[in-house]
Amino acid sequence: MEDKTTEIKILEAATEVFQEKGMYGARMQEIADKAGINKALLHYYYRSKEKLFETVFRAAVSLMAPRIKGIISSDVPIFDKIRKFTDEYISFLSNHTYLPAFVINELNKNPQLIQEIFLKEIGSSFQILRDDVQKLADKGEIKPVDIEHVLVNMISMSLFPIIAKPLLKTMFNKSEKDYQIFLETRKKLVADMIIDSIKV
Amino acid sequence: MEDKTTEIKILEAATEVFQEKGMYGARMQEIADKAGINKALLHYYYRSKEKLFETVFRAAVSLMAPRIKGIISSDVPIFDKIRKFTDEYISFLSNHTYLPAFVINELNKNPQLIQEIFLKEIGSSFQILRDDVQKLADKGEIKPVDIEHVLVNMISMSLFPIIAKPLLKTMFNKSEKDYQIFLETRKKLVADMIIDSIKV
DNA sequence: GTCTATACTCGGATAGAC
DNA sequence: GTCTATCCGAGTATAGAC
Repeated sequence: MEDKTTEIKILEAATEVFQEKGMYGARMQEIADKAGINKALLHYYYRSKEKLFETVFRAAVSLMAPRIKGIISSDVPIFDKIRKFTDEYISFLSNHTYLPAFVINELNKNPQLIQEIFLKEIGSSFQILRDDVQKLADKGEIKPVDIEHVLVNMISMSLFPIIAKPLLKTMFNKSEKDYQIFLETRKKLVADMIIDSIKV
Repeated sequence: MEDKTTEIKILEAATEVFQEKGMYGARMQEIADKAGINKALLHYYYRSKEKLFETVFRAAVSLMAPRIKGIISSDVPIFDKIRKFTDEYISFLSNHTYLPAFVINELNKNPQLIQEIFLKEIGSSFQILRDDVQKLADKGEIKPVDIEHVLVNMISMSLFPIIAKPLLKTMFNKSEKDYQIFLETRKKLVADMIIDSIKV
């Protein structure tokens, strides 16, 4: 971390600590230590713990948001979008396993902030999706489904096995490699279930 | 709460507050107020906040385990078991909303303890279910499905909307009452999806 | 067993020198 | 910009009277 500005060093250290400990578990002292500076500097650059957290969190969400937007607004058939979504979403989460638990924890402790960030980043995508599905249903190309349930189903089945990985690994007696295969299998399985539930 | 012993009053108050605020958001003062006693008494009976929480937590898990066991080992057709499961599971979680988030949080911090509690409480149920499904598949009454995926699907779709409630409420622009209806609707919807995915 | 009063600890925030 | 030293509130925990 030697060449970077203090501001960047702090941000990187904070990202690590917040990801590991969450907003409330994280200690300003630990962040300062990891960045190789002292507590006072944290406040000099970011004013408060809350502001620092917000900066870190926005950056993390911004990683996923454009990919979701890209898939939803892409010009391909709805079934392809669904396959693409489960595929990319599960892949992304597999490589950022800390994120879901992180979001869920913070959601309970600081709902306002998390909601605001999410709505800003992906709220519009949801509206686009809702309209698309409505049009397809009107044309009779899919069932007249409730998009809210469909979306919740798709996200649920993709996300939960990532969050509950430690528990499920033990319960199903799987090795790390086996669990990766299990997740890989789910990409198609989840997409198939969703598609089955909306196709005419 | 007048007639109960102080110990019970504390436990009930703590359950309410923990459900609402979670382990970290909960304040001992609030629990004391709700129980109609003072903070010192909390420590007299439960030594520390952590011990109090653990007591509440174990009680909650123990509440659900026998019901799951009961459903799985009951002598009714598999489709009825599935309907009964989604129904009771979603109802239970709606009344213990803090539980999933806590479990997930602890899974990251203290995987051993949580896994041990879960395996002890519901591990055997899973084996029973696995055997049942195998037999039915052999008899050709259901598809030869992978029980692990089916189980994960069922739990995912029931549990996620509880965890993500604050976010989904905002995103879907629903009132508390509307969200309850949304969850109520899911009981049948999830069961239908699971049944569709395994019926011949 | 139950209370009041208070001690103690942790951790975020700030003042002020350099 | 960076540091040391310090403040101060929040919240858990305990002492001791009744």
